[in-house]
Amino acid sequence: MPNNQFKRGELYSFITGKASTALARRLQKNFKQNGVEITIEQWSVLYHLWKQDGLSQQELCNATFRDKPSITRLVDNLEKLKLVRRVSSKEDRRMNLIYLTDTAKRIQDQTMDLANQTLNEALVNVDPGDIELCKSVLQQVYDNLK
Amino acid sequence: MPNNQFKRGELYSFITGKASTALARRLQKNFKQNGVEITIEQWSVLYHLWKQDGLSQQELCNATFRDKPSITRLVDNLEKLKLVRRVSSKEDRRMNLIYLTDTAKRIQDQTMDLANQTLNEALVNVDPGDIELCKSVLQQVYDNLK
DNA sequence: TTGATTTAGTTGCATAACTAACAATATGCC
DNA sequence: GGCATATTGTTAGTTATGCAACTAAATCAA
Repeated sequence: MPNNQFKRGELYSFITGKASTALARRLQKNFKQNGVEITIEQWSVLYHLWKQDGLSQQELCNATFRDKPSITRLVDNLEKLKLVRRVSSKEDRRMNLIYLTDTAKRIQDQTMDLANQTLNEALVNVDPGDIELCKSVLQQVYDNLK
Repeated sequence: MPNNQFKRGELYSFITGKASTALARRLQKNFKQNGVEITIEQWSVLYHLWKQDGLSQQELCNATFRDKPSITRLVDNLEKLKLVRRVSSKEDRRMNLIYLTDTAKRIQDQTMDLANQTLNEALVNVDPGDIELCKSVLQQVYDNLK
């Protein structure tokens, strides 16, 4: 019998990640109420481009833990919204480099503030040390499976 | 400045829940490799019906933290797969009571074993006490937002 | 009993995820 | 150079989620 044998009833909440779903939903709502008309998935892509502009789609896959078709379509939609543009790389013509538009640059601060506020709402009454420990457990779970 | 002010860089992994995504993906893969042809979302509905058969769709909404359209469609697909059937309630004709078929009952043990194995893989080298603490943090996050 | 309100479930529309198959380009070996 | 292989990105098909609008049935109040 393995050390961490789980009781059956405990499986579900771990697997579904209802906390992260609730957090995502709340952030989406806060975006909407403040007139930010993007999805949190789109925001999560922009997030990495704000840190470093001109990433390839493959690099966005790695950064966001998504597969290639997912990134293709997120970039499609971001391009429709005129928040990014694809620039074919000169060194390797298979690659698209993704660049932020000025519009996207303008919403960075506002959306990051909203995200921080949302996270603060989520973490009311939670001990900072416990949060760190929780994060390290989730990281370990991720490492065990990847 | 709130007590739990997060550094920006820490937002992302918390919000996206990459650990639960990875766990869901691994469970789906384990199902497939063992010839279980259902999605983990469908499994998560069956999970509650195995505990108690004949729940209404609204009760399934509450149990799985999904909205009504999501449950409508999951039950649609489970019905197509002949794993459940809708039975209109005699006391309240608005309600559908969802009952397992024999086929669904037959895959309970196998899928629960696969789920337990998957979770054990995920939790290698994680201290059981830390898991409990992690779960309570996630629960608190959920409660703060709901 | 009638009429307003609530509750259970469905449908339509948009976005997003995974799988599999595919096209185009780059790389590496002979 | 030329061919096999790997890499980058796209497309198609299925499933799932969220929101808004809707129908039908039940409840409650006048």
